[in-house]
Amino acid sequence: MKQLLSPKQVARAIGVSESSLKRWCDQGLVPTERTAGGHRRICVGDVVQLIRQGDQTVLRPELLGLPPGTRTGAHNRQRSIETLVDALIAGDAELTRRLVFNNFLGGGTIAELADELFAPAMHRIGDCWKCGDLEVYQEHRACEMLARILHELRTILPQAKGLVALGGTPSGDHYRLATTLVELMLIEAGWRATSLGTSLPFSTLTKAIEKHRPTLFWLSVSHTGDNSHFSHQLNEWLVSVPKSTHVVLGGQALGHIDSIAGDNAQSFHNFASLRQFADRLSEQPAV
Amino acid sequence: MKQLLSPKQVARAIGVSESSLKRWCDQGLVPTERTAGGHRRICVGDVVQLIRQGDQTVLRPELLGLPPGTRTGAHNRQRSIETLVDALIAGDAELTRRLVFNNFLGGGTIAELADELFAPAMHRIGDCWKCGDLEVYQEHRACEMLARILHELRTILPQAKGLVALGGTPSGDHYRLATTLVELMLIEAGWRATSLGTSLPFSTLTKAIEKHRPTLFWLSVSHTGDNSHFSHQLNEWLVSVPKSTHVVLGGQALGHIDSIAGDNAQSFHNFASLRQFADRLSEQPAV
DNA sequence: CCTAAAAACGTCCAATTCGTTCATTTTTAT
DNA sequence: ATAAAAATGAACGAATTGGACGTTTTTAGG
Repeated sequence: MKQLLSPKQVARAIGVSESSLKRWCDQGLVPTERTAGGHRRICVGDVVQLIRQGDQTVLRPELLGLPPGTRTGAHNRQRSIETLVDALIAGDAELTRRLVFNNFLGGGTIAELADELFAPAMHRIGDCWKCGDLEVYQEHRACEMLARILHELRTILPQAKGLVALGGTPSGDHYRLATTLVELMLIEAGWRATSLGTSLPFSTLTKAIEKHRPTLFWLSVSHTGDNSHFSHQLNEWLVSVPKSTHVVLGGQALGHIDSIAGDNAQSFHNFASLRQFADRLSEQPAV
Repeated sequence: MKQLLSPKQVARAIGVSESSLKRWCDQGLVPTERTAGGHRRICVGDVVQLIRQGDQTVLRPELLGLPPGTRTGAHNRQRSIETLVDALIAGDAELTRRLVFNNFLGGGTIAELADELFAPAMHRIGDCWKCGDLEVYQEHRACEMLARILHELRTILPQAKGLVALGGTPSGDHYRLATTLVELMLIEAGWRATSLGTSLPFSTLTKAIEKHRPTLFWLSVSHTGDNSHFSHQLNEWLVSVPKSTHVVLGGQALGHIDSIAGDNAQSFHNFASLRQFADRLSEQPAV
C-alpha cells in the first residue's frame, strides 16, 4: 500500500522548507494528491523519484521508510561493489539494504544498477563459491537478501500501464535474481512486467504466452543441465512462439548455446542493451 | 445488490481518518444512506466515483473492492481463502496484496495467518496443480506473488533484538514460501530470524550453525526426493547438531519420515504450535 | 429470543495544513 | 560589478484533520 505523506513530513525528510515543497507540488514537480479538504498528500515513490532525479539530499531517510544513513551523492562504483560483496557474504542485511538504496537514490536506472553493481557482485560471489571460499548457505543467503531488497525497490517504483511483458527461468534453473531484475527494469521502463518465477518448463511458457499475449517475453538462463539438450528444446520452443511476442534471452549460461532460432528472438549480454530494446519496442507499439 | 460499506471501512480504504470521512458525508461530498438507527452506509460505486471524477480527491483506491473481514469468523475466513485462491490463480497481484493486508491488519498473528489463510490457499492450489487444472506457471506465479507480499509484510514488522534463529529448506526442496513464513513468524515473535534460503545441503547447515550458534534452527521440508535416503541423512544430521541449538521440523513432506533422532529436535504440524514453542524458548533464555 | 461485545454515532479540541504575503538569499543577465 | 529575476523560508489567520470521549446501534453467539 502506497504510503502517503504530508508536505511537512516530506519537507523534513529531505531538508527543505515546507513552503518550497508546497511550491514544487503546485508547479507539478511532485505529483500531489489532495484530500477532499484540499490538503496535499504525496506518496513515497514520488519523493524517491524526486530525490533520484534532482540532487536532493536525504536528511532523514527514516521518515520515508528508507534505511538510516542513506545519503546521495557521488559514488565510487568499484568501492560499492566490494562493500556490497562483503556485506552479502557476511549476511549483513542492514548494510546491504543501505548500500543498495544509496546507489539507487543516487540516480541511474535499474539497468545501470544491475550491470554495474548487482551483476559484478553476484559474479564475484559465484567465483568465491566455485573456489570453495564460500559456504553454500552464504551464497544462498546473499541471494535471499538481494531478492528481498529488489522486492522492496519494486514497491517504490511508479507503476505505469504500458505494454505487457512476461518472463522467467527455464526448467532446472532456480536462479531468481536475474529474472527479478529484468522485471524491475521493465517496470521502471513503463512496462507491465511480471516474472512468472523460476524453473518453468517450456510447455507452460507457451501456455502463459497464449493466455496473456505479452509484447515481450524474457527468458533468463543462468543454468542449464545438458547444454545440447537444452539448446534443442529452446530452439524448438522459440519457433513456436507467435510472432506478436518478442522473445529476449539473457544469462550467463547462454554462452554455451550455439545458435538461436526464430526471427523474433534475440539475446542480450547486459541489462542496458535489453533496456534499449524494450524502449524501442515501447515507442512503436504497432507491431 | 449494491455493496454497502461503513465509514470506517471506506476511511481505511482511501486512507483518511474516520472523522474526516464522516464530515465529508455530512457535507454532501459523499452520497450517504442511513440505517434506521442512523448509521451511515456508503455504497462502493459512490466511492469510486468520488475517486475517479473527484476533482482532486484521489487517495488510495487500492483497498476498495472487498468486504473487509469484520471479525475472525470461520465463515469470513473461508471466503477469504476462496477469494485469495482465485486472485492467486488469476495472477491478480493487486487483489492478492489487498486481501493479505486486510487479513493482517484486521488482527491476528502471522502464525494464524499462515495456518488459516496461506496454508489452505496454497494447499488448494497444489491440489489443482496435481489434478492438472492449473498451469505450472500459474502455480509458480502464485508463489512469486505471495513471496513478494511476505517480504513486504516483513518491512512493516517491528524488528526486535531477541534470540537468533536460522532456517531453510534441504537440498532439492525449492519451496520458498514456508521457510519465509517461519522467518516472518519468528521475527514477529521477537526473534532475530534469518532464512538462509532453499535447497541447502545438510553440510552447509552444519557450517551455518557452527558459525552463528542460533538458539533455534528450522528446517522446512516440503519435498524430498528419496524418502528413506532423506530420512537417513536427516537423522544423521540431527544428532550432529550441538545441544545449544534447538531444531524444529515442519512441512508437508514430513509425513513420509518415520522417526526423528536427536533429543533436541521436534516436528510441528502447524505454525501456531511452532510459535508456542518459540515463545517458550524466548521466555527461558538460559539453556 | 436475549445478552454482551464490537462498531458507529455525535461532539469536541489540539495539532496540522491551507493559501497568501513578504523579507532574504541565490542565480542569471547585462 | 551591478541589477533584475528567481527561488527560498518564515509568518499569518482561516480552514482541515484526526484522535478522544461517552452514548447508542448493530452484530455475534448461546
